[in-house]
Amino acid sequence: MVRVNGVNALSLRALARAVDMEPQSLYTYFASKNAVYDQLFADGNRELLARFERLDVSDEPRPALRAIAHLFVSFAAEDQARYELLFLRTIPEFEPSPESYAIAVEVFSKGRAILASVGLRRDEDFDLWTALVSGLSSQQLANDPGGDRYIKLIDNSVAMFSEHVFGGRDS
Amino acid sequence: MVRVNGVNALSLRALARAVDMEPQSLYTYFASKNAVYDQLFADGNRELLARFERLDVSDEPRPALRAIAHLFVSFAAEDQARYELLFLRTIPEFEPSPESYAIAVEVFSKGRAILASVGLRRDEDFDLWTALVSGLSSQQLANDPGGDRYIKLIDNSVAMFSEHVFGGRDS
DNA sequence: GCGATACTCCTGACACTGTTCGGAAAACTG
DNA sequence: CAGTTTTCCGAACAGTGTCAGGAGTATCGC
Repeated sequence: MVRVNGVNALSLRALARAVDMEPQSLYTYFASKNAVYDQLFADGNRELLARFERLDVSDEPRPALRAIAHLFVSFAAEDQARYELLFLRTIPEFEPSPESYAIAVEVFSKGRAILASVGLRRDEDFDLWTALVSGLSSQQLANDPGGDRYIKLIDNSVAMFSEHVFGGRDS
Repeated sequence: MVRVNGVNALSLRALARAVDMEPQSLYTYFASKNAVYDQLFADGNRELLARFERLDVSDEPRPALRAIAHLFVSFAAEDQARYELLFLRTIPEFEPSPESYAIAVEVFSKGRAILASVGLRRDEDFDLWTALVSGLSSQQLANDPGGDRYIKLIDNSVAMFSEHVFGGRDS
């Protein structure tokens, strides 16, 4: 339902109708509507974490960065609702529970560790990297959903970033 | 009210109370709640446009890009609610009216024109630029609101971007 | 197999939201 | 002063998330 109608359009009454229940009965399984979001938030982060772990990172920095960037932007582009839930504050009243947030932190750490393994260790470089990749993702979703206008820029972006932090122009 | 409590927390009843009115009376001035958002959306874009026009752009590409980036990120950082309203879809049910959207397009064109004036004319370069600057803005707001963790990266980012599109390392 | 316990679900209701209708004042205009 | 327009409100509607209390049902210990 969230994927089809958007994160914010989720209604507990509609959800209950879909599973042939009265709205109040959902409270047996979820403490609140935010708990539903929290579940989706946790699931999304687990999925992203799994993909990061499945990724076998090249020793070469540039191919590695390309792979990571593609992984992330694809993850964002394939499910707008999920991306909004995980990374934008589309539901302002929602804040993840400590348990779910812990998974998000794990994702963050994993990404950070991968980048460190290819030689990217400075805080500012990492921040610049996340800004760049998240910028590409959100612009892709905002200005060309379903298309590839910004996805096509990924390799170019990685080249730019690599030139800057590693120097040289090869690969 | 929006600035204090967030875009989404705006309630017409609370707004009415604040101006000593009954909620229904607001409908004399605004056709709907979205019309209120639309007003804020238009105002924000007008403000941003004004700042762009006030900016006297250097002939040198790099200082010009630095100025633009600082302008935009500052604009974002100084009012989170406004930024969300203009650039993120925090209010999913809100869509700007054609008149207000026209102002947003004007802002976009102005930015595009400025970049063209310093030699940046390729579509992909412009898209990469917007991705980079919007990425810095949203990361700043999301991860360090009120701080300057990503603002400090602007000059560095512009250097990286300039190296890439213009080549060379000076300035 | 039976009694106690835990779980599942629903009825009813509360407080809140944005919004529409119809009418009453108030302000402005000729 | 008469007529028209603007401003405002009372009542009400459909929708939301959520809580309290009570049935019915499954599960567990003996």
